[in-house]
Amino acid sequence: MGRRKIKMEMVQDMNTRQVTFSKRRTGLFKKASELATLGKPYSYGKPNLDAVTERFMRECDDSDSGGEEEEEEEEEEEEGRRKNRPKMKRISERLDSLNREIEAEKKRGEEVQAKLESAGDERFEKKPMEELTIDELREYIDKLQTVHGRIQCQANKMQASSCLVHLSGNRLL
Amino acid sequence: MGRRKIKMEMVQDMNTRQVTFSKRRTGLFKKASELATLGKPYSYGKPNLDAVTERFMRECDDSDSGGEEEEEEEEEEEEGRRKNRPKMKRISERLDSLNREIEAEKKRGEEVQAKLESAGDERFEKKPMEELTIDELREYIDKLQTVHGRIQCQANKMQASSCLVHLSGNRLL
DNA sequence: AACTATTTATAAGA
DNA sequence: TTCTTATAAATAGTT
Repeated sequence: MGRRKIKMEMVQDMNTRQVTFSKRRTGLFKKASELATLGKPYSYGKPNLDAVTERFMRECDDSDSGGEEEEEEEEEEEEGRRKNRPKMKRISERLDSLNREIEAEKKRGEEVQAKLESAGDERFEKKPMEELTIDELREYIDKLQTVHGRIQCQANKMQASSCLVHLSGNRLL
Repeated sequence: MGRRKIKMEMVQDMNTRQVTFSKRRTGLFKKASELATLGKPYSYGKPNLDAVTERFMRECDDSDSGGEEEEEEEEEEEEGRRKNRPKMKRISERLDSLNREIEAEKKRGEEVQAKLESAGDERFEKKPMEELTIDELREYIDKLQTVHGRIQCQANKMQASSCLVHLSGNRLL
């Protein structure tokens, strides 16, 4: 899909590879989220995220006690959620801190995942492919597929959770 | 990308949704495998998937014992992986059975995930949003973000695992 | 499951 | 890196 058709094989030039990978990954993620949006395979129950976001926006400030800055510009705009716009600054700060926490959680999650994925596979990790028996091979494939199933499922859920971006990403402000 | 542009929102009609989801999933998998092929961003350690696939293709048949069909057409093609092409049929069957296993695993995984995601949140599930205290609200948000972190991480790994499609999808044959 | 009119993604180029 | 543009590829509606 471009100026020229390209052979589907490992791109040799390091620079080109980086660029190609980056562009295509972007497209892949976009399509993944579209797929999830159109198909919305799972829906979350009661305290739905919109409601959470709503209350968070509404009450974030009066639980932060200190009132240091009160500059309010642009008092127009009848639209918008009533009169909570001015509190954006404090909300923004809170979101930033949440973002940092999420980053930390991500790191921790990666380690956990790494273990999950190779769980019980040390045997395979240490032996060269050629020395595995057929049964070991089948077992290994089964393990991989179990992981694959979990990941696949997670991938679907991922989209559902993407609405959390409303709370955690700066894309909101 | 079609006769008309479609709004990115949940498709209501069940049938249309199924078809759309199916078509787009196919495309997504294709792009995922292309991305993996072109960029080969991660390589799994020792028993790498290519090797696993290779051996699977090579030995799938002689461990299946029964030899009922031996029709072989097109004996040309010097290219291709030696003489294992004729065994495609049996391999295809094996992959189909693996696919069924994967479907079962997916179902199980979904249940496990559901629990993981709402872990300890029954309190929230049962109360309407309006009755939650601010502290409960924060706690709930924190829990959601923990899950979000894990899922985000999974999403990243997902792409790496896309090479598993070689083994689990009929797109191989 | 196939077929196309269109929309989308993207390889090159700037 | 980001944008632009010509072209390849995906796909919505149709059969």
